[in-house]
Amino acid sequence: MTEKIRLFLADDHQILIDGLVAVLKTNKLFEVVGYSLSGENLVDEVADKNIDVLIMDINMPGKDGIEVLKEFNSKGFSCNVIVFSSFDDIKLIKEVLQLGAKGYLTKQSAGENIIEAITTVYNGEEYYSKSVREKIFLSFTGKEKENDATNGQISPESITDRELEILKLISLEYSGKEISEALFISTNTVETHRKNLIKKLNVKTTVGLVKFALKHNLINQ
Amino acid sequence: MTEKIRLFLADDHQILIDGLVAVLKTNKLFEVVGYSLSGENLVDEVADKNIDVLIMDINMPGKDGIEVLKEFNSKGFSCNVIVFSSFDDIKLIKEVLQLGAKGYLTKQSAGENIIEAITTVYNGEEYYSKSVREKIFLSFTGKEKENDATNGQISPESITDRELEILKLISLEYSGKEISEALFISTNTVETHRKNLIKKLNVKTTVGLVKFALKHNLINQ
DNA sequence: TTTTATATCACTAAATTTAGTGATATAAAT
DNA sequence: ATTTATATCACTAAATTTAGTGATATAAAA
Repeated sequence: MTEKIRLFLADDHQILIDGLVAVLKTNKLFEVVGYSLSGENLVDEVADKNIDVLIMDINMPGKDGIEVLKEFNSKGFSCNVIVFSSFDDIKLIKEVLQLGAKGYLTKQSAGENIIEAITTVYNGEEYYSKSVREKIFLSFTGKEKENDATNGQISPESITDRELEILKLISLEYSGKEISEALFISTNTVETHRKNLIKKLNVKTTVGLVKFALKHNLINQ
Repeated sequence: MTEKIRLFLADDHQILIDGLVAVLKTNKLFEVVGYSLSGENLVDEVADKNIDVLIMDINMPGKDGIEVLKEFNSKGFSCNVIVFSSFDDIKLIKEVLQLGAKGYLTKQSAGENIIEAITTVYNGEEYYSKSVREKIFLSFTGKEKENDATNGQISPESITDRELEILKLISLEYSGKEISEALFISTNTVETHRKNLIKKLNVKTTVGLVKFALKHNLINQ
């Protein structure tokens, strides 16, 4: 009898975990060894339990998926990670793959895909869901639209650190001048960042920026 | 043999649907008649298929859960709806319950909860997951954290209908001129309302207005 | 090595928002 | 009958945002 593929799940929604477990139970090849509702202690737990494949969400409270991937790298520990996200913008895809993820599935994917993804990744290959493959191909051929995301969602990860900093201050009702004073830069620079954010996030005005910041919990309240 | 409880699911994440189906399959009482990845045509489909319980996400592209509930009401068609959301703020809970939802589950809930929720709601009672019950209780006893860490403590009720109308349009990225055209009033009037709102809500700029609107679920993100 | 991404700043011009004051009309409340 | 709340509009002036273009420096990636 062959060994089962040892799986670990990480997602902040318990119901999704329960659903995944139910789906994966239908396949005798798999054994779900455990799961986590956040990224905290995830790396150590995966290392301890001799996990073959980790299926992990990006957007988690506390420590997010990106940080977990970085921790794997810094600790010199490698694991077959399948990233599992609601977002599918090309920058996020690129980032997680560069950080060593072996697969990328959107939550829009069907349950069979995850089974295929696990077996593929377990056998040393990489796996991307259809929309992700298309994104990668379009990016390769240089045909991709700026900041496209088929589901209309852009992840906060596609924002640079400086932009994020400015976005937060904007959302705290700072004016351009106040931001420039707080960050010791010119108001011209602040407004350039604002313009770039408006373009990048595909909104019309500052109002749209604030809604984005709130939606993604970039600020409190 | 008793009839099975006829279920319909609505969520924009296919994997969550697949997971729910797998979870629900373990119970002989249920039959998942169908599912939808958006709110479009949901009301008609549910009406056609003689559904007992609809399990529905709020955040869906196209037509969201709030709109679906409103459509149920306007078409005079009632259905046992269990709302199924990542969010659990009291305003949203209140809104969906006032719109006639019979249950409210957060996605942080476990799979067993949904089974309990379905049977409860099917038997004519209401069902709320633990964190939701706590929120409702705290709100009832007046012990809930007041909507704003600031000292303003302004409730949406202190806003007039007209101001609310304008606040919503502002939050949808309408400019003053666009609002004036939408409501057939002068831009002067729009700006007066904006000024009064800024004073009344004790914020500094339009950004503060938008945050207030989002916090109190005056608009759908 | 060349390209790309990021962060910085300048300049212009138009549009919009903020912040006042003040006025009118209507309906509801005291 | 008088006050209060609401909704409407006008006018002015300053501040801010939006929308372009264009430029420089640096670091990272291809």
